[in-house]
Amino acid sequence: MENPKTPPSLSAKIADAIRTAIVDGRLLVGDRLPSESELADNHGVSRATVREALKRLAAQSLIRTERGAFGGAFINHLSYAEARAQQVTTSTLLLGMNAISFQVACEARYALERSCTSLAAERRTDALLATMRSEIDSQSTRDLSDEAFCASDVAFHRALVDCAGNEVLSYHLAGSVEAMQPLMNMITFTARSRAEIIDLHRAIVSGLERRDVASVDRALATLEAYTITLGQTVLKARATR
Amino acid sequence: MENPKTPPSLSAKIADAIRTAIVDGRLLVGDRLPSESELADNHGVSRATVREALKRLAAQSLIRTERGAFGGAFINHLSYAEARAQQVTTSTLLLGMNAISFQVACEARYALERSCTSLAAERRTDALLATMRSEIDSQSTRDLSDEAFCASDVAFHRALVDCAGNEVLSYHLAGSVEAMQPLMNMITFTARSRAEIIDLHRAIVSGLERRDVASVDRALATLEAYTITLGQTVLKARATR
DNA sequence: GACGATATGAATGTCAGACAATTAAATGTC
DNA sequence: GACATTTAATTGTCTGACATTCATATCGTC
Repeated sequence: MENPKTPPSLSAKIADAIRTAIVDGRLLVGDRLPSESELADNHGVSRATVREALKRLAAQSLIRTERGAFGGAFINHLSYAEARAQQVTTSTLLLGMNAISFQVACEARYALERSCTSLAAERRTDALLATMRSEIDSQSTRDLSDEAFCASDVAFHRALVDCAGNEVLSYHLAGSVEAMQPLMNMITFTARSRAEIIDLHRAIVSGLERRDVASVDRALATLEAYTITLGQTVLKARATR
Repeated sequence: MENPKTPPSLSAKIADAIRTAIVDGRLLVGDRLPSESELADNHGVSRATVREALKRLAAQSLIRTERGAFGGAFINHLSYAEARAQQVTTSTLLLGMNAISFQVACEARYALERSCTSLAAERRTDALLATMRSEIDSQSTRDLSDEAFCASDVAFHRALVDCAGNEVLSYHLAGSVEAMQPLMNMITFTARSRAEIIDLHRAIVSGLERRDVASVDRALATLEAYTITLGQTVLKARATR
């Protein structure tokens, strides 16, 4: 967690000890940790140090603290929403900080997204198909900003992965899709390219409706290739400016 | 990040402000934050509060701190290893805390893993194929503990996803595969089931070598079905004990 | 006895000030 | 110029205090 060259601080050590206990299942959801004063005594450190350790754990949503009598630090139930938020933050930063080519990121994202098509075609619901159509309508709005277009694009793809009816799958794929958003926001979508993308979105919905996995896969592959082309255009424009 | 019912603490607010600045790119890798005292003055809080905020960010590997003159808090370069470690922690806890059926988790994992087969068959290297064969040898060792068998199984599948030659894809898939390990550790692998699994691993390697995507996909599908069967056997045994 | 207002106590949240430990740079010495 | 020493900046930790929150117990009134 911390630079291995510097010896870990006391607060880091205490946080690690508690984190290990949680991951190993020695502390269960809902359990209450000892009070900060007790923890301080147990570990032979000051309360301030214990508090720093607890804040580290809170940042990972491992614990939640409540004030007042019989308050304290409780082992948190990690919800899908919290887990997804963390995964998106981590993945977004990873993509932003590692000079990853747009093409590699895109290739990974669409490879992952294709993993849901078979289940999605099998299990898609009318409600989710309606959501996807509604997002397509949004994307067709005139004078839509590029950011809004991207946001709707993300919502469309999240609905697509949700069609697979597997929360765990949705969690992983949502991380992969949303982490791409900052990269996608670099692209300026012309009316021409928007029309192209919307057509492919229509093909995806239609394919899901007919439970035609192959046609969904084809549309996604075309979308991937087209997105990479758009990305390369942007990069070329940047290089020559 | 924190319970929305309770108003966020000052340290949480300060951490959020800095986190947003990092994610938005207003703070770049290597940038140094003001010293704790300066941050305390700027935000009108005590140093202890600032420190709690910084520990939250450190827990997410967003910053790294160095002591001494001209030390301080620096925006951290998020490496693949750090990102993967965090993703694994989050995903493991998500699976452990949400009463997810073994079947759903397994379905998600293998769906995701299949997303790399096409690229893997195309790009597999001799080195990675050798790694996979070596893990198969490990798995064939007599008197191997179930934990060691699982660990080797994870290493095998990580080599498989690495074959795709896409770091971003490896990052996402490693999270999905490794997070399953605690669930897999609940299974006791008989000599019979080990032999079955090893046969399928051999089929995967052979398929990659021949660049035969379909046969790799088939082997993975069989492995998925077999793993789910094993999991159900365990659950039944638990239910009746 | 019932019920509402109040006190109590335990816990987290925050603060102020101090000291220790660490480290790069400035300074001094040969 | 090379090397040892001092210095200053910064994080890490400790102490003790007070503010805030909140469930429970207590008390007073009817």
